[in-house]
Amino acid sequence: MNQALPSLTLPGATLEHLRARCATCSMHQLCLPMGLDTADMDRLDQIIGRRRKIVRGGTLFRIGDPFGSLYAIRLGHFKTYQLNPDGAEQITGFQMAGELLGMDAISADRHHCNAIALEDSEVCEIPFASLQQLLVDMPTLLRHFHRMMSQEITREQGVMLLLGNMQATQRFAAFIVNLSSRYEARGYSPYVFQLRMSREEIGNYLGLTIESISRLLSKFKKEGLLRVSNREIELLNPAMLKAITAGTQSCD
Amino acid sequence: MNQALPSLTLPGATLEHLRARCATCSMHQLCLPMGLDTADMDRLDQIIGRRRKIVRGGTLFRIGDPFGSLYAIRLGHFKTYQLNPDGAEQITGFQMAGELLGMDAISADRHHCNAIALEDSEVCEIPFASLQQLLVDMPTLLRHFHRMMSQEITREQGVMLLLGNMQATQRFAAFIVNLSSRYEARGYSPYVFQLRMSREEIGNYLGLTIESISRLLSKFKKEGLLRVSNREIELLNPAMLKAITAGTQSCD
DNA sequence: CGTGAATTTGACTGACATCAACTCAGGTGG
DNA sequence: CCACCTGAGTTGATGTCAGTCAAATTCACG
Repeated sequence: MNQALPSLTLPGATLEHLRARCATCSMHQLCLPMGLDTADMDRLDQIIGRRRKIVRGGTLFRIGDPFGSLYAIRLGHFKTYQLNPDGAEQITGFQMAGELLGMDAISADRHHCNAIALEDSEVCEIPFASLQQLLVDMPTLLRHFHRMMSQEITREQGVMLLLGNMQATQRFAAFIVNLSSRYEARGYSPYVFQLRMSREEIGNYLGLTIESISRLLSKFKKEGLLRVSNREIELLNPAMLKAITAGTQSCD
Repeated sequence: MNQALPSLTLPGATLEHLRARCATCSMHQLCLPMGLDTADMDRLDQIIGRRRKIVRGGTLFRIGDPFGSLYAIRLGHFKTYQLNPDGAEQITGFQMAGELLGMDAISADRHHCNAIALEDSEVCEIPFASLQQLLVDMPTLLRHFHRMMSQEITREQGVMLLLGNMQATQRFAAFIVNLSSRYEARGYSPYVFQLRMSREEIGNYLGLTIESISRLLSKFKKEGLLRVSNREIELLNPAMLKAITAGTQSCD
């Protein structure tokens, strides 16, 4: 039930699958529709455009940029954010290797959010025109693409639930648990990982202030739920964190 | 700039287009991809499944229901909501005639939210398997379908901005302005309309309590921004409401 | 090291929630 | 026709969670 912030990880996509094509640009979810044969995979690889490196703090795309491509993250982390008319940011998501960026731009041929690299990162450009061509020929890929867009809708609904319904403690626990499960799905430790984003970015995303995030980290540390060392955190009591996320445990 | 809660209205879709096919089941956006010829339109009409009437308070689909069809609203209004593990609802959207329901279910072949009619309503069932078939043959429709899914992603990002960043007054103004523009796009008065949802549902959607909504209505009434009579409201100063939505006006 | 940025911690404040009492609209039955 | 009932909505008093402000501390990096 901790679907609050589902990742884009595919049901059924195993690490073996991921790693099998890891050497090529296919190390992203778009290339992992189950049931694609090797020939299809190769066709898919062929339309992948150039790779692009983005330095920490660099921009992948900006609000208003004309939409030409989707981007599959090969390496690194990104944040996407909206701008209030008054200029305030609202971070709408943190994306990691294997996830797809830019799907919100299809509707109006312009990007609707800014995408910034949280660390030195690398993406594959997937020209949308070529992709559409391919979708027509490959029903399996088409279905898969629809699943990915749908999953993004579901993810955002989870964030709405979080922002509309949860208390600060619950939001923060949900955030940690979500990151944990996404790292686990990628073959990294679900218990020890680096926060790639600042306290401020976490707070912005969760609708809280930087001070609140700091206090929550201290609180979880004091209660033995987390070990915190700068941006590295360790989940000492994942079960309790999940219970807090689910709202079944009030955490004092 | 009041894109806070964009509707699914198509850029370029005119009322003439809407009304031209209004007699058939095509009175929904899926059938309005610009550039479809009549033969294509007819093919599209043919795959539309049965119409379904849903009484006020009735259920269109529930979390966990197997996914078979998308639903185009012909008549009436719906709400969709998520459930917290602890049982609390979070309304994720209000949908009106011409909008499409169920896109979040594509990812996992199960619905991820509940959809309830706010009044006696009518939908067209669009079997997803048939639609997929058609998408392969009709690239224009395919592109259009992608735009619609993308627009839903964008809409939800707008709600995240609202829930994460805005004050109560600004949220509520954004809500009113959004409804207004959606009614306008449908050919109804953007100034006078009925709220189809209760104060409680508005509050739930905006992350506020029923009392706060009541107070905001009173406040806007006192300031001459709205006329309120039960569930009917009139926008007396749309410009100011938009300014409040944009955060450029603090509204005292 | 030294400097500025990021983070932490504490004291205070405020916006919205909660609790409670009241009003009103609409429906029902005598 | 009206008295009553019920649920939705309004209004006021009070409480609280998280925001704001300010100062101390730690970290990152030249």
